[in-house]
Amino acid sequence: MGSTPQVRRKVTLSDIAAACDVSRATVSLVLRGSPLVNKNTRARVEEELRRQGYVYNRSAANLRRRTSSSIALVLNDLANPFFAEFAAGVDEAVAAAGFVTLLGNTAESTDREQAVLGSLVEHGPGGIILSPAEGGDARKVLEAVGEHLPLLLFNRELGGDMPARAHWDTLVLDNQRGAQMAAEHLIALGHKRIAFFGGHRDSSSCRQRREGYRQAMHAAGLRVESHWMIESAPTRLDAARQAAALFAGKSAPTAAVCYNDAVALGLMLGLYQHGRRPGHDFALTGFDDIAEARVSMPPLTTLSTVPRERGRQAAALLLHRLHHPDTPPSHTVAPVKLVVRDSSCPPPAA
Amino acid sequence: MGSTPQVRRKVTLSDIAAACDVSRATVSLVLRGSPLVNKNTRARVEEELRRQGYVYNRSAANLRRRTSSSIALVLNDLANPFFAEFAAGVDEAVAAAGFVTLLGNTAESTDREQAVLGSLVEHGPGGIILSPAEGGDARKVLEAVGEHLPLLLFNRELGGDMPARAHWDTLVLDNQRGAQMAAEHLIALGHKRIAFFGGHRDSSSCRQRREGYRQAMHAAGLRVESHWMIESAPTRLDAARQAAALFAGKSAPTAAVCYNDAVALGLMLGLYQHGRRPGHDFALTGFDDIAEARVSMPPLTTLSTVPRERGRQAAALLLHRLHHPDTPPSHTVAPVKLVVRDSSCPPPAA
DNA sequence: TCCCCGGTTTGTAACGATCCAAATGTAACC
DNA sequence: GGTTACATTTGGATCGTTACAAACCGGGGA
Repeated sequence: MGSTPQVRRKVTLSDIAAACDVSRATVSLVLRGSPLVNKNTRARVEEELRRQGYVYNRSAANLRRRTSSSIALVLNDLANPFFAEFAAGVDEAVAAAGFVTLLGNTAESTDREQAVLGSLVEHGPGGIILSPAEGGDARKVLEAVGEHLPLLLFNRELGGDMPARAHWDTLVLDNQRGAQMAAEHLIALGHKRIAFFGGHRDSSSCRQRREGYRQAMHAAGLRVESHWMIESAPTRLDAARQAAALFAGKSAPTAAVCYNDAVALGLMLGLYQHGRRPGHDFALTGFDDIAEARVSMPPLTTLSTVPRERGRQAAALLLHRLHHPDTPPSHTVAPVKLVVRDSSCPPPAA
Repeated sequence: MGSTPQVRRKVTLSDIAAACDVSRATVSLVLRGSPLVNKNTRARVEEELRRQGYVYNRSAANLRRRTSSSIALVLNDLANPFFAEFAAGVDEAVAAAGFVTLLGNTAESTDREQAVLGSLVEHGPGGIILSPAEGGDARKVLEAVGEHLPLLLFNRELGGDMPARAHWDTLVLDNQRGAQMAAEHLIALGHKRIAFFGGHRDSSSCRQRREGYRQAMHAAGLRVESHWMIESAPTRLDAARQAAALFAGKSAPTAAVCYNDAVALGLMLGLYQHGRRPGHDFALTGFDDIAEARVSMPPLTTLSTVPRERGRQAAALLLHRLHHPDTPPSHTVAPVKLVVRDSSCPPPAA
């Protein structure tokens, strides 16, 4: 009745086999639910498994079967709510497929990215989902990952010059179209002088969003003043600091398309600090629709990317690749949706 | 010069040994940087390792050495910024120790917790860091984890009746002291009628925070009206919904100690919706110091828990346990720090 | 009686690494 | 020259599991 102490050594399949007086092969068949084993034997073995508190050693099985039961998830900034949601989505889908997630956070450092990839690959994941650190080099990533391990790139392109045949899949947001929609929305409200605020000049997502903004402005026959393009780190703090720059020159803008939500929230704070009231005398939009966008003051008009769903999608794409290693690389662009809230108001004088 | 194609099969230590005309054992020694091998042999082998693009198979090594190179991290809500930061801290320390992180998100479901633990344990982690789902049962957790796998419980106690000898370590925040500090701060500002707002009645952290609040009130000789204790889900949305309840009866409070930051931010929103201005005619405090607390309107007075540092600490505690399996369980209470910002103002009539 | 058959079971050799005791080669010593 | 000491190298056996081909077994048909 009492549980067997089993002080140190782990219980293995051999222990069970010995106790039931059957071969290891039979126990293995039971574990995998094979229809070959006799009903009685199965019952006897299963009872013994419970009794001894056996736990399956999947690494050993993977070694023998030359399979994998994990996928690696490498993120440039796990602490960012956008990626945290994304990770939750990945894990959800990965777990549902019977895999486990190996996590690695690079904190936006390409050195750590190299190290993390190297370390994770040694654990034999079936594939890798990577949101690259800024300024990474395609060649180095490929070197760490190898030519044959399925790789899904999320969110960013890889920098550096491309190797001859890039074998990876990609999943990116429709940055350009999204920023374009935001700008069109502000234009429709009557704004004429619209800034593009925040983000790093050379990040690929920022470039794409700027481009979308430009297209919308151009299509509406509106001019873009160079001092309406304001760079900042993609953080609230730096964004708040840069707010003043908007009103430095003459012909100050009445609205801004912000690089992302963090920047937009920072800008809001900066506006308040300069005595302006976002959503009343200045309109702005974000990008990402993080949880706080809904409850900021005022609630933020933004582009919803549904990061959790993107995580599920990324996992699905990678799992698909695991089963079809030889189909040509796929490149998915996930649509984004404009969510209108109170931060985008008409221009004051309109 | 060109890289060897190596179309399918992975390169193993045997391949290298064959190519260098040495034994597998020697290659193994090289890989582990043993001082036994001759300088020339080492160079020859290392060159070949590079040439063939060898990657170490850590699972195989772990099998043979009966070691582990991973730790499992199981969280009740990865999408919550608090836990995302925590996870980043864990991963940082875990990676620095040469381990990888196996991630599992339970989304606050005890069923998924069981499944996730079961699945992760099969991959042979060296230990587990678990932030339990609400309403979990100690017995079931122990059943999934086993009696001998190092386990560190973070943030919450386990429900259900305790097994005879609980072998796990714990790391919790000083919830009681924190809430007490918040209440004392409000009292010092001159508030007499202070509510405790939000959180689930029966969650252990909420109980502890309520207790801290009570102690402070009692120590100051202040009464606690029962309708000042308002329950809510620990989310912004539900908190905003419950805001009205504060002013339902007579003797409405002039301040509130909130269960956590999410609840506090929700309450702020609710206050605005009822025409009140938090930080001017109503004071409130949060708990956690999430990133947005600093930039809310007004910036939130709260208790800083430094979740990333807690993550590092959790990893350190678990790694310590790995090296000292037989020392008695440790129970760590992490201090919290009051961060005063603008949301805590004096009472209006004072 | 013998043979064949489906339903079960099993022995043995892997998977890719490490451990360990023993073997090798070389230089140094008496 | 023979012995010892030291530096290197190596052949298995092994970790816990699975694949595979072969063996077993009881019964039905010839």
